Amino acid sequence: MAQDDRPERYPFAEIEGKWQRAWEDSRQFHVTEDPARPKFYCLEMFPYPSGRIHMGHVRVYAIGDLLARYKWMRGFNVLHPMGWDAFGLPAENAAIDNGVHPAVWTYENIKNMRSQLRRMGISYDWDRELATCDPAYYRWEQLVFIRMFERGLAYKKRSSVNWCPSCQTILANEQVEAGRCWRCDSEVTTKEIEGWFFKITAYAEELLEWCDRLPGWPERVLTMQRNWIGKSEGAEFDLHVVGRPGVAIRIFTTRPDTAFGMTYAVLAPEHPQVDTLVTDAAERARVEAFRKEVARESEIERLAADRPKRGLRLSARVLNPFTGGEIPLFLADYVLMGYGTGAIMAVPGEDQRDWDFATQHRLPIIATVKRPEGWEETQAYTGDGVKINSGFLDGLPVDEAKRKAIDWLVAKKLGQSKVNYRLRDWGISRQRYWGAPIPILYCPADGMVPERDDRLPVVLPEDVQISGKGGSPLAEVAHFVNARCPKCGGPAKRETDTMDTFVESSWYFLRYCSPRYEGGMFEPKAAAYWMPVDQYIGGIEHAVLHLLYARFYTKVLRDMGMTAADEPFLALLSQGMVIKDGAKMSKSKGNVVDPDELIRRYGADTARLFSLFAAPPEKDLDWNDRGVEGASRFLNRVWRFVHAHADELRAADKTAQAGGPSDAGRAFRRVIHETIRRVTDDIEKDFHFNTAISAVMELVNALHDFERASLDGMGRAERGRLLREAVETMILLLGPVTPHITEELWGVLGHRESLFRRPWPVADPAALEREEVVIVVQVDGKVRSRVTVDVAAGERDVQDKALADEKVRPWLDGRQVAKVVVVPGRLVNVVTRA
RNA sequence: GCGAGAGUGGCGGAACUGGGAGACGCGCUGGACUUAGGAUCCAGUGGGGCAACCCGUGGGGGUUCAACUCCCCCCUCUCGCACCA
Repeated sequence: MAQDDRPERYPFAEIEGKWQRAWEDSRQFHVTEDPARPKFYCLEMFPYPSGRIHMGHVRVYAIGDLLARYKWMRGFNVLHPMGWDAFGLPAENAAIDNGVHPAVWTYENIKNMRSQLRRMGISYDWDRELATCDPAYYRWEQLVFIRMFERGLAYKKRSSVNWCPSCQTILANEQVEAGRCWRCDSEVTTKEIEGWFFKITAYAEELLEWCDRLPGWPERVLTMQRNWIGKSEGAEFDLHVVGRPGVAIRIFTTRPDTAFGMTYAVLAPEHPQVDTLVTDAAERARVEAFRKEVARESEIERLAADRPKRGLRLSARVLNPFTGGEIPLFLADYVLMGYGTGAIMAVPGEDQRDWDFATQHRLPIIATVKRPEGWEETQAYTGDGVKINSGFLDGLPVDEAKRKAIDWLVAKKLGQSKVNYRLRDWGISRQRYWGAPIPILYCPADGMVPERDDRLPVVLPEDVQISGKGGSPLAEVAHFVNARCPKCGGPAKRETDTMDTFVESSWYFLRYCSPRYEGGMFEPKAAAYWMPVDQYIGGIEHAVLHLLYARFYTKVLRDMGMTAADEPFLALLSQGMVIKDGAKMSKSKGNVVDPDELIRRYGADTARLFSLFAAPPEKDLDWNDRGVEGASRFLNRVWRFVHAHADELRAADKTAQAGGPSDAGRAFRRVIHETIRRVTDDIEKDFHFNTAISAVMELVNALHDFERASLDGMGRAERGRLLREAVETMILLLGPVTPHITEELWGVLGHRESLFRRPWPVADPAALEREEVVIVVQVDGKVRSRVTVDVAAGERDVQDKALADEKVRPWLDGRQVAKVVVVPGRLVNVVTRA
């Protein structure tokens, strides 16, 4: 393959290097707070320094840079920073595999990726670059951890957690996908272990409420967050155990109205009350056997839908307080200890799971809602209706019955209304090395004590053996573990777990506001100026991970009085994946396109142009090598045109012309200004950069047509002026997409100042005006002709002209005109009848 | 199962608020320039008839002068959640 000596490619390598240096040398995109100008904080999710950028990075950073440069041209003071999400497991795995220290590996990767990003020519303020593994960064996270600890927002507990056997660490609920580790795809098990948690559940209601106040977010992301938080409203109440005064089981239900249909009750197998309910040795043995059987199921098996529900009937019975009747009590695997109270009332008539279980175990089913006409009792009825078989609730609709049932429970002192959330506290302990140390010590005298503020950061020691054998590697580092108690000064041991790397990414956007600030996490005035992020851009895979954590963390900081921001990200753009040959790019599939190779062969501008042109940003992008050729061809065409007409363009007189403009000139100028309007709308309205680019392509096509056809009825001065206006407009509109070639061509036109210091073009309303307009003429809804009319023509005139049209008349032969619909400026539809 | 989104040429994708379906690009066909073309330029390109015309936006119904767009039913695909009481 001898592509390198292809002829007539514009010298992209040379001009891209030149402009990247020019922008950096002049620190063109360096910003400071400037209250006089409107600010725009444009942020793309920062990368993990894996070593090399991939096409997904090219896409997201091309999108971000387009917006940033566009906003610059619109007069905004644009903050556009970049940094590195630098803690994480791959660095440790590299250490295990190659014996290189995680820090060395990470900083080496950062160096490589930084130079790759530089070659893309993105308008970052590199002065603000940060890496989260820097103690100067994570010390503030440790300080906030201590503040959270003091407020009970960070706490330690022993519990059953998600455990990834391959990563040898705890995972948060959000980091388990369909029973597998989000990072390594291993099957996740459960483990009873002590770990640190952030009390995100304390913010469940607020996180949910604000989902309705983020209009700039995609609906699907908000829906995922709402579902993840999983609010459900209902009631909690007691079921008394028969023959055991004072012993009751508390259950949660969202359907208190159905309580009269309760024909049994169920406890989760691990429910702590089971031990007090079971006294007989034989039954105890049966319970143990059942629990073992349930525990043997892996997470994956538990997730498999519609598998039979296993249950064990206990000898104890409970009372339905609504009917006073005795009902049986079961242990069953379909009731989860982690939700509600771990116990339920079972209403098979109105709950499908209970219906399935009741059918399998031949338990009675009572309908408490009137079924619709023709309903067959083959499944539970969960719809609306009027209460039946329900004592004092009979005749009420479901909603009212719910309320009345709760009132009754409250009056009888049996229970009350209750809201439950599916969201669990965020488990942040990681039994790994390459993360921020948790700043807690264990003192024999004082117990669990946070490190003193003035001794922060607790620096991650460098001399550590990483074996990959499991257990926190920090536990092996004696000089780290053995420390002094901040309270009594006596010997104490340090916590050896590190924090989940999602903690670092929960506030990096705040640190960018004042990345070198030493007085705290961020400088309050800088954060007040820049926050919140106006446009955040990143992959959909973070819909409930990073994006939920960052929202939570921001609210915590707000409640500590550190920031006024309620939410970190005003608007979110979730870009789709880059796929090739129908599959996500991956080494194992062998369909990877290497950005370096692409940039070497075609240049960064072509890579960016294709990424933005091939699909709207929220959709998956189907990579296509031929499409890249097309993008490259377009830029070459632009390059050739400007150079071929350089003299004429430079000489063009920009002053007003003496004579009036020609018809052709006016028509072409309308095309220019229509393009400005379309491109601006596409960017502003819904980020449809693909159609914005196609509009510029149309302008370039029109430019070629104009160039060939002109001088018919047009003076040389008018032609030169229009060519120049068209070319300048084209360059300005294309600038944010392909900054290097446009900056270069801008210079060819004789400009000395950077393109990105020029204002974005504004469509001239006068240029958009038309004198005539083409009207489509339909007969009975089918297009039969077109007529050209004066824009000011009245409906009557338009209709007459349409009816008189020679292509229309034959269709009216032998038929009567029943009606004529005239849509001004667009269309006439002649409706006929026989 | 629940929730969200999507189905348009050979392909990626356009179509504002119900008003010309297929913009733009890729590919393909023919031509020009050429020693050559995988460079460049010109013309064409939904299907059928090769004319007048007819058909066509997953399928079926409906509303309307007019439906890719609105309503009802169904099919397929993608993503998320998944025994959450």
